[in-house]
Amino acid sequence: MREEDSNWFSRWEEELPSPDELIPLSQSLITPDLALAFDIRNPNHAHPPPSSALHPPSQPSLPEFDADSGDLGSGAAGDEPARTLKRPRLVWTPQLHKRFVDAVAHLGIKNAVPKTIMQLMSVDGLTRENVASHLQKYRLYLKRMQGLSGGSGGGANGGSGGASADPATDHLFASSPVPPHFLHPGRANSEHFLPFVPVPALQHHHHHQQQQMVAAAAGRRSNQCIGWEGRPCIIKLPVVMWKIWNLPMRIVEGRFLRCSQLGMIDSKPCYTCRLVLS
DNA sequence: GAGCGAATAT
DNA sequence: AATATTCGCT
Repeated sequence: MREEDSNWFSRWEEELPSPDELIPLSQSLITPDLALAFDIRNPNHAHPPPSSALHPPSQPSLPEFDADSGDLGSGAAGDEPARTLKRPRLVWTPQLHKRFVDAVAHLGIKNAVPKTIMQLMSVDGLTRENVASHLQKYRLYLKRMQGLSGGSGGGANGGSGGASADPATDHLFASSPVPPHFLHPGRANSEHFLPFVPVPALQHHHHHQQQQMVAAAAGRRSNQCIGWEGRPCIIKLPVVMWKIWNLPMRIVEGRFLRCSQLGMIDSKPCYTCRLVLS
């Protein structure tokens, strides 16, 4: 039996994509150069992200870092005090927020604290402070939502017609559906939430989500991962992940895995595409 | 000291 | 309004 174990593991390991094949899902908030210059630590610095991280194919291009901002003491900017420079304000794009919500959902309210969320999100350059600040606001948002949803079944956002519970304020938060158990603290044990976000007939300009759902369904049939936002579903496994999922220690931190490979080990839903592979 | 969360600052 | 920073507390 043990031999079989080590055998499947070896084969599994061989099937890992090579670094060149990888398209990290993490949005790169800072270029490696910049990170180095700014002395920004990398939570799991197993390997620095391949350069492919720098040209996300169809990913909304995040903040561009104009290193050339001339005002930095014109000319001397090169090797001088990188420490004195301030990193640009983080912009929480809907994509980034979605990842945040996903992470919180997977962690459960209990474990959803800034550090853990940050690790699970696994976004380069994202700091605990970034997450903490966002989390603070998100909690306030949830509270407000609880008050408004009252006895209703839990439609987080009204959608068509306008008068959604949230005024023009919560644009960002409204962009990602709120997992039901966020709003009902005393309901069920939310150790893990398995399935998929409801979002029944919500047909806004959220074509992406819908297409993704459709594609996910298709993928479920063929038992194949359809990825996330049109990109291959390859995830970088942070430490918390294998802790939470009770994965073997050998599944190394910082390793890139296909969700199908996770499926081989434990039939947990893929964090990225929500597909359960078994 | 690390990390969380509320308060406060920009 | 959105994000960052500070601050008191465990």
